[in-house]
Amino acid sequence: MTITLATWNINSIRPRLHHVERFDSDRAPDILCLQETKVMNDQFPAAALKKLGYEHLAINGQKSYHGVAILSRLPFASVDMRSFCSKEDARHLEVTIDTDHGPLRIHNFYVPAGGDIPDPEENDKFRHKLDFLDEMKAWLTGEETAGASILVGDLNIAPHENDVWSHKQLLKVVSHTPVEVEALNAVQAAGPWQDAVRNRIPVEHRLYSWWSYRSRDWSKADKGRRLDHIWATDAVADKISHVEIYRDARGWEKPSDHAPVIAKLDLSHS
DNA sequence: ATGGTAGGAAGCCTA
Repeated sequence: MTITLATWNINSIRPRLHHVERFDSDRAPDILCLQETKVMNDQFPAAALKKLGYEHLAINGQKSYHGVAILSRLPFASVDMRSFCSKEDARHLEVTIDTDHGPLRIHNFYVPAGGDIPDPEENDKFRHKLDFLDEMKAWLTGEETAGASILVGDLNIAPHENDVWSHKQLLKVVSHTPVEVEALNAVQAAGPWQDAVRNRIPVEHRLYSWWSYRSRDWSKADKGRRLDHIWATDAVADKISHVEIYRDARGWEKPSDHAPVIAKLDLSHS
């Protein structure tokens, strides 16, 4: 049993449905976790996605902002979601899937971007981002992460020097400041979670999943950041046989500013 | 050093 899992900040599902279709025809993930769907549940394009083979849909949407969804060819044993920071923001979904190795839990997160000023005293959005990470850390540990779990999403932080085009130039730019990186590393350590992507593509290699729209030639300039992540608990980390950042999608017409990140899980009996 | 682009909702906000 092999499961291909992908995460993608789609930046609005409705104008980019055909991109989901194109990605599906090329990589055919069994499970696709989306962020920033920007649509209420009753307007989510469920029928079109079911036609693609994603018979099982978990959605947590809201008007205009945020919104997450999990599209799956495999049935869900459970679906749940959680609010953070006493806000109603749609930033989390979790499902469990029954596999040959027992239940697999999948968390899909959209962590707050944090605004422009990297100071929690001056900027409420940055404060919110740090508080959100603290809540993740407190929750996603102990019994909660004792089994086989995957955590994916747009975490809006590029933790390593080689997760950004210039470590030095981004040290004071939200997404790569030391205080955020520490907070994210603390979430990871509390799990215990492993960075499944960096397990396979070591930090010696530069790796990005997001390129700003505000660039004349995003590919040539290549000023990217790795904001999108796939983590795994110890119980499944060694089952991940392959990872890929599907950069092609960033070059499509009217693209999302994020590229999909893909992981293959080999869950066959040994 | 600044401003550059995109989506959604409604004439600005967030990324």
